[in-house]
Amino acid sequence: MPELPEVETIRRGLEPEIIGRTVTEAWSHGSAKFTPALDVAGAQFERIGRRGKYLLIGLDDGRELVVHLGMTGALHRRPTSDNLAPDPYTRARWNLDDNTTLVFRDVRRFGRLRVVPTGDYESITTLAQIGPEPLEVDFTPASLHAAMKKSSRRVKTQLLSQRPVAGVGNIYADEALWRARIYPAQRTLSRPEAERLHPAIVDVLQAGVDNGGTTLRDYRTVTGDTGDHQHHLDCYGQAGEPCPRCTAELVSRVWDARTTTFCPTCQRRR
DNA sequence: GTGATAACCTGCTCGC
DNA sequence: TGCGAGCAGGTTATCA
Repeated sequence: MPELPEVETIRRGLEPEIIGRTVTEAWSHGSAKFTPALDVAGAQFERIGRRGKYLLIGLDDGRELVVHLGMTGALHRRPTSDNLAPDPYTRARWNLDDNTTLVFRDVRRFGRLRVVPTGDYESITTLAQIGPEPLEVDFTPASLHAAMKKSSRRVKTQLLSQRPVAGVGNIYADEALWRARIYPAQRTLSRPEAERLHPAIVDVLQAGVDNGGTTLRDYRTVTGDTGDHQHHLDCYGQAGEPCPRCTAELVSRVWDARTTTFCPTCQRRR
């Protein structure tokens, strides 16, 4: 599922492909989650940024196309003239003025599109309340510690909420908590734990970006390639395997409706 | 305001 | 072989 590294990889791949291009025609699936695609017709793509897992495509008319890839969303470009068999999982298409088409494909339809005035995210709650970017200087152990103190929910659940830090999903949350040796279900985070968790989050996300993201099933880059980070996971999805650090068996539990893999020896409940 | 949970959605896996 | 149940999970809505 696309988390920060996957979305950043897509952003980097898309940037040289679509900037400066004008949308000559737009089509969308009938669901309200995708019909905002139609509002982009006639606009020009000026820039493409990212906040957490959200792609922010700036338009030349003072608006932004906000794209969330959900679990199975992907963006790719192909020649408009391609006579390919209809793809039932295409949710939006934008024909561009260079005779290419930008395609938003999303099998499970967990993705969504919005068009908003630039920088006005009030109508997108998660984006409006999103925490600092983990790879920028305003994300610090102190900011992480302070954000975690605002809630008594489980540490991992808080990470997934996007409020303490942007862009962390199930894969990188499990990896970061494993690296920091923190029990995922504990409801408080001490300052020393924040000092460990902060670099763990930064490191796993940076490694994910460096490896082009994690492909478990659906994720593809703009060019259709798979990521490589799935070969570098220590913990996520490894239940039953030995912990790479202590060789104890990694276990899987469901908390707050999310499967979590952790090491019961390295990540002890305190 | 906060926390917990259901719903959305579809492909895949597993058991019968 | 075919069928049905359960699972995966990011975000939003709803309820307590």
